[in-house]
Amino acid sequence: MNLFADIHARIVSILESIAADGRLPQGLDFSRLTVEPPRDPSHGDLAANAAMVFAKEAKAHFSNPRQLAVEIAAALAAANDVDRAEVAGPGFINITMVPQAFHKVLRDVLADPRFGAGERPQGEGRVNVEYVSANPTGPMHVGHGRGAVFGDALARLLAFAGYDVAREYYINDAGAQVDVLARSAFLRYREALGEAIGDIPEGLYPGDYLKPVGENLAKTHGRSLLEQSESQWLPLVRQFAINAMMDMIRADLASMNIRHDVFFSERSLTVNTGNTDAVRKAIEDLRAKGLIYEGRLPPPKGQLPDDWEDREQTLFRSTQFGDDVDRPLMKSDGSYTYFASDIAYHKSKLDRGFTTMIDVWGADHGGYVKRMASAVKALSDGKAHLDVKLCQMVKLVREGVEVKMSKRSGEFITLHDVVEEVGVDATRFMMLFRKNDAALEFDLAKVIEQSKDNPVFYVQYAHARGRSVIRQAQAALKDAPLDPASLSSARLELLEDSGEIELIKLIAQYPRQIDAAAAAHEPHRIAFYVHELASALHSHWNKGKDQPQLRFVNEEKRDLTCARVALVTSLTRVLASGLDILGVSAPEEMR
RNA sequence: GGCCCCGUAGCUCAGUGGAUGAGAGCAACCGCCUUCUAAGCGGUAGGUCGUUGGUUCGAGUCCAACCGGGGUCGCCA
Repeated sequence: MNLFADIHARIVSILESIAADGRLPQGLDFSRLTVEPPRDPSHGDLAANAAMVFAKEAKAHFSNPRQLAVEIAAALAAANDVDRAEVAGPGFINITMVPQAFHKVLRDVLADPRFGAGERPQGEGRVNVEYVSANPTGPMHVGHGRGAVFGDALARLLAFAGYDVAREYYINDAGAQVDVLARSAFLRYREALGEAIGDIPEGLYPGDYLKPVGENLAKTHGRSLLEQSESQWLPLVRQFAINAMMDMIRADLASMNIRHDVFFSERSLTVNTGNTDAVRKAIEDLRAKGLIYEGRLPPPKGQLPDDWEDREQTLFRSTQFGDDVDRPLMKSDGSYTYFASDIAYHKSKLDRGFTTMIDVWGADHGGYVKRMASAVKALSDGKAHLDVKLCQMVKLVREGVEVKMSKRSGEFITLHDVVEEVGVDATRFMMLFRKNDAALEFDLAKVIEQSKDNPVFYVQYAHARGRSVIRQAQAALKDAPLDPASLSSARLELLEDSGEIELIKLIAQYPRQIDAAAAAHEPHRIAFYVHELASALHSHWNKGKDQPQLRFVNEEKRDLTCARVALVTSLTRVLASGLDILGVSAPEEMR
C-alpha cells in the first residue's frame, strides 16, 4: 500500500463529499492535488496542498483557503491512523500519522517481496520503449552504452510500476552506411583469402572487428564471391556483415543485462509486399490527411551547404505540429530519407497498439525530436504520444584526464572495454546516477574505488551490511524464526529511535518514488533514492558505536532484536528492489 | 542565424505537476577503529540558485529577453 496515494484518495473523497453538499463544484481536477513529505520533517509526515489548489473553486462557500483546509484537516484527523492534521500557513495541511501506520508499512514490505510495484495505471495503453538502436556497423561505444542502460532501466522501472512495456531495438540496416559496411567486409574477405589489401581506403570502416567477418565469409563462400560483380555480392555480404555486427552488439548487451523483446529491421519496411511497401503506405496515409505536398524548402540559415541545390521535393507538413520547417521524405535519387522510414516505423508501433512511445536517443539527434513527435501526432490524430529521451554525451576520464582511445585496439573506446575494466554494476549505476539530459563525466578510476566516494559501492555495501546484520542476529538468536513471515508479528512498537523512525519513513516513500519516477520517465530518481536509503542505514548503524543499545543485535532483548531485524529485512528488500530496477546486483557480502 | 540541452557551495551534482529550513557528496578544517564489515559515521565552514524583467498569495522550479558552455541545422543515420 502506498501511504501517500492512500491519503491522496482520502482527501479526494472528503472533497467529493463537500462537493456533494453543493459547497464545491463537481468535477474538480484532482491531479493538481499533491500529497508529499513536507520539506521540514518537523511539520509532520505528509503535507497536502488541497485547500490552495482549489481556492478559486471554494470561493463561493469558504471565505478563504484556510477555512477549507480546516474542514479537510478535521475530516482527516477523524481516522484512527492519523495522529493529527494541522493547517499551516495559507492553507497547507500537515498530517502526522500514528506510529502504527508506519508499522503497517513494514508489515506490507515483509508480506510482499514486490512492495512498491504498481498497478497498471488507468487508461494507459501499452508502452513501447525503443533504445540502443546503434547502427550495425561496429561495436557499441560508451555513448551507446548510456542510452542502452537508460532505456533498459526505464523499461524495468515502467514494468515494475505496472505498465505494459515492450522493449524494442530498431536496426538501421537500410541506409548507405550498411553498404559501406558490406564493402569494408568484402575487403577483409579478400584479405582473408591472402590478398594484400594495404591501408583501408578512406570512406570504409577500418576496424579490426571486421577481420573475423572476412574470415567467416571466406570460410563460407571460398573464392566464389571474387568472380561476382559488386551488385551481385553486395546484398549477400551486407546481410552477412549485419548479422555478424548484430551478434556482437547482442553479446555486448547481454553482458550488461540489457534485453529487448523485439529487434525491428528498418529494411523490412522498404521490402515490397504486393505492390507497395510500408514506407509508401505510411506516406500515403499522411497524404490522405493532407499533410504531404510537393514544394521547395528555403535554404538553411547561417552557413549554406556547398552542394545546396534548390529543388522541389516531397515534404511532410511538420510545421502544423510545431516543427520549424517542413521535412523532406525523398532523397534526390528517389529513395526514402531516414525520416520517411522512421515515420513508417512509428506507424508500425501505432498499428501494434502502442499509445505511448518512448525513444531513447543520443543528444546529437536533438534536432530530430520535433519532426518525429509531429509525425506521431499526425499518424495517430493526436491520440498517441511520443516522448523522446535524449541522453547527453559521456566524457570518459581516468583520474580526471580525458580518455579517448582504447589502449588495445587503438580506436574509440568501446562499451565492451569499459565493462571489462570496471564491471557491469559500476557502469550501470554511474550512468543512472545522473539525469539523462545532463552531460556525464565517467571516471574509470573512481568507479572502482571502494569508498564512499563511489556511490555504487556505497549502496551495495549498505545492502551487504544489512544482510550481515541479519546473519549476525540469526547467529545470536539461534532458535528465533527470522524469516519475513515470522517477522511480521514482531513487536515493531519497540522501534523508537529517531534513526529507526527515519529509516521506516524512507521505506514508506518507495512506492511514491516508483510512481513519480515512472510517470516522469526518470530512472535516475531511483538511483538517488537508494543512495539516500543507504546513507540513512550507514548513519544509523554508526550510532551503535557510541550507543551500544542502538545496535541491531542484542542477545538480551530478543523482542527488540526481532523488531530491528524486521526493519533491516524490509530495508534490504527495498534496496534490492531499487537496485534491481537499475539492473545492479545487491550482494550478500562484499569482503 | 534557427532549434534543443545545461548554468544551484571552490569542484561534481540532487532538488516531482509552484508554496511552510536552499540540499548531498568531494575538497578544507575538527573528531570517531578492544565496534553487528572504519569499503563507514558525526561536526565546522562555504551559495544574491547565470542576468534582467514578468505571471502569482508565493518562483531554484512557470513565461520572455539576454549572457555563458555544449549539441545540432535539406538529399547522414
